[in-house]
Amino acid sequence: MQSRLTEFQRQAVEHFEGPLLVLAGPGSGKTRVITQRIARLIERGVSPRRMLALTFTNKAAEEMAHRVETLVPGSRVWVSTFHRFCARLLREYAELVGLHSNFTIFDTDDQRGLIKRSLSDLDLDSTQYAPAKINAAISKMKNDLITPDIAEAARHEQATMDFKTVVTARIYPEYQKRLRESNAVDFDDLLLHVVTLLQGTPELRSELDHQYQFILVDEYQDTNKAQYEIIRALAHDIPNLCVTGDPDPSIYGWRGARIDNILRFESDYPDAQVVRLEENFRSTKAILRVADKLIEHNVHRKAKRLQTDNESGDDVKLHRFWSGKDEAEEIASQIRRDIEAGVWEWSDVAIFYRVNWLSREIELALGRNHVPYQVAAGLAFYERAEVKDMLAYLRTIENPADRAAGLRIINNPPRGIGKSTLEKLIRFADKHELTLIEAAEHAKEIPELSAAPTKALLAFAEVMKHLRDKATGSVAELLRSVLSETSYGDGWRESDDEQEQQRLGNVLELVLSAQQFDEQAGEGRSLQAFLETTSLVSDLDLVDESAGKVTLMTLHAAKGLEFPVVYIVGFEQNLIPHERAMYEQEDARRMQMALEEERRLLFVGVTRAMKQLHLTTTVERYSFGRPLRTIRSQFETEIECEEIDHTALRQTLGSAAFGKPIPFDDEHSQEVPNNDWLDFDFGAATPPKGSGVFFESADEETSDDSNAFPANSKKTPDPVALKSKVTTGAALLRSQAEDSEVTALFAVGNAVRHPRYGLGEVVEVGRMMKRQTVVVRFDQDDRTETFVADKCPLTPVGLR
DNA sequence: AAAGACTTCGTTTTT
DNA sequence: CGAAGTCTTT
Repeated sequence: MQSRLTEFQRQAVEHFEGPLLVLAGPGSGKTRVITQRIARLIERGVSPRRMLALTFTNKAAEEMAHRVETLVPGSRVWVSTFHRFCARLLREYAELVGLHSNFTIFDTDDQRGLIKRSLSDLDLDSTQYAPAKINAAISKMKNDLITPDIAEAARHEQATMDFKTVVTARIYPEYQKRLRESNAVDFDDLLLHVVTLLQGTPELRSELDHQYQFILVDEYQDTNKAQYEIIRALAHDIPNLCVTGDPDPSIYGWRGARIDNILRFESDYPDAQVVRLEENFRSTKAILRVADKLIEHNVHRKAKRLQTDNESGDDVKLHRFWSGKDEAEEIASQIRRDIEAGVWEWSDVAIFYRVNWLSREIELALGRNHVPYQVAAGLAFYERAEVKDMLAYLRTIENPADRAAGLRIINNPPRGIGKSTLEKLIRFADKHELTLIEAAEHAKEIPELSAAPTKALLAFAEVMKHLRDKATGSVAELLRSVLSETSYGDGWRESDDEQEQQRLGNVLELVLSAQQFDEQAGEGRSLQAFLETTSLVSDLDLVDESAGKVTLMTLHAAKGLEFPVVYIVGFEQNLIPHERAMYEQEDARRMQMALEEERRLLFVGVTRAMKQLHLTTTVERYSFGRPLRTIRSQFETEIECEEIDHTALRQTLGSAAFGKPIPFDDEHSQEVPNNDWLDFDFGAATPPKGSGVFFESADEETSDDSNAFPANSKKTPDPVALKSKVTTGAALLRSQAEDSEVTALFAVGNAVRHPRYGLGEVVEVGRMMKRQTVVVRFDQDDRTETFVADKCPLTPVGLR
């Protein structure tokens, strides 16, 4: 760590009033500058109460608060995440946006449940309207400040009723109505409601603007439209606004982040001072060289150099293994060897991946090798079913209108309230505008309800009444009451089922965390505050860098952190860059943007490394339980330079590739479309929903295989059906390539992948009725099939 | 109504 | 392959 401030760092620290943009490259000492700046402001006599620092994660907020506290003990500057800040504001002014201050913050599960119920009440098919997709669409609208009113108004302008219109005009308003009925908000609402509040109440906006005279926003490139508006509103009259960020690690475009916000800061605030921090104090020259090579491929980018006076360091290592298992095992044993040799501490090492499921194999291998590790993601603590159940009880107590919570607990643990009883209850509750519990209290008045269910409902109402009476002081006490009064988890203690023991452990851990919460006590430490805290924790918050463990996390979660040794696994096409990041985009331009975001994501991973960086990849990888041949990441070519060590790659491969052909030997490698690949339809690699249809055969029922596609069927897929349903990679390629090039993709001996049959090899290329045909023999079941070259769902499996 | 067998479905990233 | 959802039995 540098000891003195550089000239540029000093400028940022010393800047006083007015707008300031700090463009901080990776490892440029940004946090240090921010915290010192805050300390300097206090020194100049600015009251900490007049300052507000906004971050994206609790972890960043805590880190910043801690460092300021170290510089200026007792200063107590308010550092908060956007969401937490908005939640606090909303509690205070809830009524202005039609809420009550005890509103609940819904999580993704609650949202999905709400959407499902909206769908069934609107008589819409949830297979056609996938709740997850709808959720994403609604979230996107909210991030872009499209309120349900605006969305609904747009309904009349649309004649067609396609997916988008239905979601916008019907589901979104219905969903929002139900949220309100539950006195609840979703994550996006926290921001959206605050924007409404600030824009709809000028006096309040002005008051807050004057209250927060110095505002600081970290990671400004990640702000979405809502956040942008909030900042504008709070820094309007008194624009003492300091934002820090860097366009290069902007990786949240998919959740509405607008990289433009930082790019246009200077035009938003014409008298803004701009400070660039470009010197990197973190990484070796070799690592930065790779980062630089990579990011310079982004077209939409202000050119910027990465420079450091640090040592050159080891080459960046590129390893290729046969399988994901080899990859995990080799990494685990390599880490173990390094630590035993005394080179590093466990906590020096981090492993990053693009998708959470990749952690599984790694975790298993680390376990086998006795490597202590912690995972920042996956099933986070507050996501566990038993923890959510407990919290649902608390939520129901705090906000009885919260129907998602009520539905979760009404028959959990089982107390004789089944599906039909529940339906009657809901109908009754809706009719009389009651909460579920109020309705249960009046069970005797519900028509068509027999004795047993009535009794069950009354008993439930009684339990909740008791619990409500206990909701006065300690949250931990209340949780214990929930456990004892509901008999939740009874029997787990005696069980020798490992899973049940674990559940018990989780419940006890929740009680413990509630106890700690109680002990921090003081004002405002209410049940409401506890619930808010649990709703707004992130996976990352539970990571402890001093735990003496190897840390596993997604590339997204890695932002803002640094580790001496970094492994990035699954460095393969369709993983990094991720296929779904791009082929779900609507047009080529969006795809290009998405690709650039994937590049920035890898850039984030690379620039986390201080001393050593390992990129690992495999020849085959399991997906949905089936092995698929991988394709080299297009980024692999992009980072090609002297600082990359390929020898590791060849060695690890040789021993692992037992009994199998080595497929990336240069003679056999083939071109995979590189930049033009944007027009490539990735639907070929991942068949669209319902595409299994083409492969259905008349004698399907004779199959003894449970798969949708009979493994033993000798039928050739019907080319007509194929044509109608799938636009394949090959077909699209063909549309812009010469016929001969298509054929080249399917030359005899080439490896191809079929969405159903898996990997195969082209054994024959021929012609049939003016059409180019390919005969492929698949590894699986020794199957041989004939396809029309430009109409088949075959993807060439190349390695370059 | 509850527990178990069977089937289908899916897998980006997160506050 | 594993989770979640549906159907079947008690």
